[in-house]
Amino acid sequence: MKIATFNINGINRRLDNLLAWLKAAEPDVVCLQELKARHEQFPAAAIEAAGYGAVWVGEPRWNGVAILARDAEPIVTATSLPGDPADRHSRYIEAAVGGVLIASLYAPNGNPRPGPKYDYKLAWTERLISRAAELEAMKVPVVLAGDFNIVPEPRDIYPTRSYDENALVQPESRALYQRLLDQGWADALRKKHPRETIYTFWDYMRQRWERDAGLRLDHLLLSKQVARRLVSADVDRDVRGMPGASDHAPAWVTVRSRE
DNA sequence: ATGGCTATCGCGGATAGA
Repeated sequence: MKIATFNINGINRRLDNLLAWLKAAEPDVVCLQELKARHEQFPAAAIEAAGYGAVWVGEPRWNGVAILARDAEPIVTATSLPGDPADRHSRYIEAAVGGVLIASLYAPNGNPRPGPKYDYKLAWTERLISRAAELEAMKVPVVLAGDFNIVPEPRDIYPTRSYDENALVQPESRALYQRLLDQGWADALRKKHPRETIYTFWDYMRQRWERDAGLRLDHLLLSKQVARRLVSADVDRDVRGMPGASDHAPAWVTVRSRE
């Protein structure tokens, strides 16, 4: 079973890129972020024609997340992150596919910092930690996949000082990510590549892709019940170099079928 | 400190992203 996450940065603007990658990579489950489309603007027909069932939550201009399943219909278990009914952002969806509970999440960026956006980032990620604790306690296979908007360690960003004040790299942000790992979740990309440099995002500006000036922001966290079935994990970097690409590349894991 | 790119919405320029 291959499970992927991809911050698509506008699903309609980038539908051709997405369909080409689906055909080439053949993932069984895809978590998408930054749809940038209202619910009714989601290209459901094209996704279905590609062989995928889909569930999603949209929003007029920003955010928006989805879960796709090859030859299957995801069974929705949540369409928002619990903990704040006043939070209207479409940043979280959760569904069961093939015996695995999948969460597709798009954490707030948090810039500029300090300020209300940074406060929202920290509060949202605290809510994610609470939801993750509930899911972990179920002792079932779970994958938390998406754009966490946190660079876990200094080696997960290219050598630069320009991000020193950025919300993505702050000790507070990193401590939140560490608390998720401390619950028992496995960072699949890091687990499979303990010493490599891994990036999933390259800014459009200043030739950051051409210079490989990237950041690791997109993560797949596996509950113990999935981690012990982990076979491989990687980033489809080539996708970032395609014409009209998203500024993120897809990341994915493969796991053995249930023992 | 700013600008640098790209997106939506909608037709100019504001706002967000990271």
